[in-house]
Amino acid sequence: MMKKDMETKYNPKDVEDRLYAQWMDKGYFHAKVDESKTPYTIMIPPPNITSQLHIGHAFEYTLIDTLMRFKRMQGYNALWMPGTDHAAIATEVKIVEDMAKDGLTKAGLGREGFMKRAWEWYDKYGNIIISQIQKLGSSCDWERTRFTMDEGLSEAVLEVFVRLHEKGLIYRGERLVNWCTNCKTSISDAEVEHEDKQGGFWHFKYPIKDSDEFVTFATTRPETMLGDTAIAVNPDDERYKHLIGKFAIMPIFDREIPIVADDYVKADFGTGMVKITPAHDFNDFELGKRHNLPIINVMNDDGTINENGGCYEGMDRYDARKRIIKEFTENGLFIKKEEINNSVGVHDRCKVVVEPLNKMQWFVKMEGLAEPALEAYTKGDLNIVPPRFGKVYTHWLENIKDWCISRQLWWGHRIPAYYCRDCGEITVAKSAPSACKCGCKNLTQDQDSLDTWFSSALWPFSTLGWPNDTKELKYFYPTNVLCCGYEILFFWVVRMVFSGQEFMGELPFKDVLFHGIVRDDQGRKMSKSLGNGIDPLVVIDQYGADALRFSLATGNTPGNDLRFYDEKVEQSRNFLNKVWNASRFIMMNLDETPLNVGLEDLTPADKWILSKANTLAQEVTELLEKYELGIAADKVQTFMWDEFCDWYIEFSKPRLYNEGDPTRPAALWTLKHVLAVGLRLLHPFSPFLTEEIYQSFGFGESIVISQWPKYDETHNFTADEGDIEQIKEAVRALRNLRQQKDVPPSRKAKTFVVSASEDVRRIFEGGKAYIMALAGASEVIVSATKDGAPENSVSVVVPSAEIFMPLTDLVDMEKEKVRLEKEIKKLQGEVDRVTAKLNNQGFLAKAPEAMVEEERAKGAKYQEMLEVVQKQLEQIK
RNA sequence: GGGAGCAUAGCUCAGUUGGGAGAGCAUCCGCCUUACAAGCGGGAGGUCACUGGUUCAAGUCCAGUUGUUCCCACCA
Repeated sequence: MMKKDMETKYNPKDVEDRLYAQWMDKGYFHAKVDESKTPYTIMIPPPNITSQLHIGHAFEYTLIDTLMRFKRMQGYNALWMPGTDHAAIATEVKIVEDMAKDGLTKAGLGREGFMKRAWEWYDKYGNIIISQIQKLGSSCDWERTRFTMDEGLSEAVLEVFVRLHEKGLIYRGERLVNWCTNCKTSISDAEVEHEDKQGGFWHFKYPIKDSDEFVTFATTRPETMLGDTAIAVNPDDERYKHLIGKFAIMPIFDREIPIVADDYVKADFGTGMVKITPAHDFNDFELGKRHNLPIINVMNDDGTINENGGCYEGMDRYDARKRIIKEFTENGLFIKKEEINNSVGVHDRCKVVVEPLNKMQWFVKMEGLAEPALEAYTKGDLNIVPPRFGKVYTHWLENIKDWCISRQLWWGHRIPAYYCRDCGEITVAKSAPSACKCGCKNLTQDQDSLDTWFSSALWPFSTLGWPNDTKELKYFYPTNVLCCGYEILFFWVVRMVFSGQEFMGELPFKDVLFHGIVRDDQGRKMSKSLGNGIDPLVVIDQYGADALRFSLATGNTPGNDLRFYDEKVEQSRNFLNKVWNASRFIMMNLDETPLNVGLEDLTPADKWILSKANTLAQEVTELLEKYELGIAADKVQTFMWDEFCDWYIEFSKPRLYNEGDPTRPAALWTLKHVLAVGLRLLHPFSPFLTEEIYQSFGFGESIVISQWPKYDETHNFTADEGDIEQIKEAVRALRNLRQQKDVPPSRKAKTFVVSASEDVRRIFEGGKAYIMALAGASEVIVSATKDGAPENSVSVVVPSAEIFMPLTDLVDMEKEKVRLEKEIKKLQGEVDRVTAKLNNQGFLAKAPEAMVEEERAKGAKYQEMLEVVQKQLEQIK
């Protein structure tokens, strides 16, 4: 706890774990169903159980936690649902690697043995990331932690599969799918990444049967020639019309393949002739269907050539490629090789080139599911922040293809389809049927499991108990906002939307808040291969969780990438330390006596900061509602540091140091009050420090459950703020003068404020003590005329006043001339700008009246100041 | 091929509905002023990528150009 003799540096290590344990102990993060309160719900994007916390997680959880804490303080029943994802492929790969260390393989262990091992992995690593999320201060309801392969969530998966199947929205079919020869599983379109690669473009020719002519074509994948079953040309291509219907001869096997006409072929591209391999190319597959071409699959699951490849059988696809080129070269059928930049599909997990293979797989039919999801956005029910991602969302849905959901993996939800060995009937059911329709009991379950996103698509309602009709589901669904990285828009957001619509009849969330990627200090993506990753735990160890969080929340705008560098965290740490010290200062000046202070006891300075804090509360609230976390955090920082610490605390010192000052209690009250407001506004961003201070002051049991500051009209003194601003301006001008004259603050000087305005004199009468304390005045005399001012003094001009300080014995008149000339130039610039505006008839006619008035007032002010400074310059001359 | 983002001080970035260009870091000068040197005070530094348009008024809105990053896409 903070004490009066406490260190001048805030030490997060003394605080964070203790407070987090306390919060957990008190159950502040646990949200119970309570009809008297409005729920506010966010589902965590469940991290993979293979993951260590990385800086991207820290960023995401900072954003979410800020929203959660803000809403909790506003009085909502705030639920942040936490959990983890089984991450099918990613985890299975890790487990297989781990098994290999013990000399074990999947085949050796068998399915059951493997699953046992996988669950051991989960037990061992599944909770690591959770404890890391806690280190960040995340206010998740840990009593509700879920895992995508929990019993309940698995039931949801089965339920969804069965229902979609019944509706005909899940079907099994032989299709060309993206096949990863490394992971030996099919993957969805969304998991294919396109990489531009420099590669060969080989030109070949096949002889034409009963002719001296040849067909010539080019390919980037010569090995697929083994599966060629046609040559295609454009039907309108005059060059080749005579060939349509004839046969070419694929020389390796002397296979006769037809020359067909199809619009797919562009006459003006390449030779205008295309080799057709239905088994290994998506376009060729479609073309093949149109022309009833045979499908000859020449590749094994591991990317080697199969028995259909003749003498190439057993060779890796790339070795076969080389050998085929060699063979064609020898036969004189190879024409040339070009180098081209080609876009190739790779598996996003392992980056190995994906092969289209013809496979029996399960698919979700997207037609019918996509439309409502699209409509939700176009009708405005789904709000995407920032809006530009709405275009990405609609474009994806408008061009969506069926979703391949079966994976040749064991770690995941096994497909609930049962095959009859007798009649071949497929039964889809939540649990194994006792018998097939045909009466036999010889059933086997599908060997495949589901895409990991199939289960995470259900996350917003499966975590709340669906398909059971729980009170949690009723109360917390739909959630309020989904906050995740834009890179999983297709994988996750879209699929949650249509799943929620289909099974809950309601969108899973109203708002989607996308964030960007955290990059390194040079703007590069963080990656293992570059070794430029940042471990948030190391940063926390060095600077504290609050500093990390604050630095991630500031200087960023929704959806934009964020650059991470130590100096920024350091700056945040420094700011938080500033708050710590300001609190220490206030604490030091407090004593046991209760502060019996009313608004009527406040001085102009008190009202000024109180009013500023009041406005700030409103601004920060509005910004957080708009998900403008960066600006909100910045406003809090500017207020706490620049206004509260640098000005108000300094204003308060003369009053605090004078025990007899009747306004001393008012200053103390204001300090405490404004600190309490500032702390609460800062709390969502930096929970630990704010809680530590809050409790030390005895502001309440915990800041976590304190009330969010609200705008209070009785604290609105914006009309009077100008008085203090005038004092500030005078102080700044005098400090500037001293600096230029090289007069140290320790050298006090009698100061004269001259103003013809009674109002202004009143302001300065009230601000005497501040000018003495902050601008090195030994005494401040306010008068209507210059009469009392000493002869040899220099002066600064502020609006409606001239301030004299006798520093002349040190003043170099030449330098003074330069200073005044510079000042005149500056003021003249202002006057010119305003004059130009006011001479513009269009401006006078069309600008709002208030704007014109404002400009007139400014013009008069600057004109007056300009004249005074000009007079000063003349006197020197 | 289609779409999007970005381009503002030396660096990293803000700039909310159009109305006198901001912050942090770095830099220069002066301060250990009893909350804080992780600090205080004072400076310097910008044709807001370019061109045109709308407007009384453009960093902000519109069109185009250049550079750059990313996403999507079946060009053999």
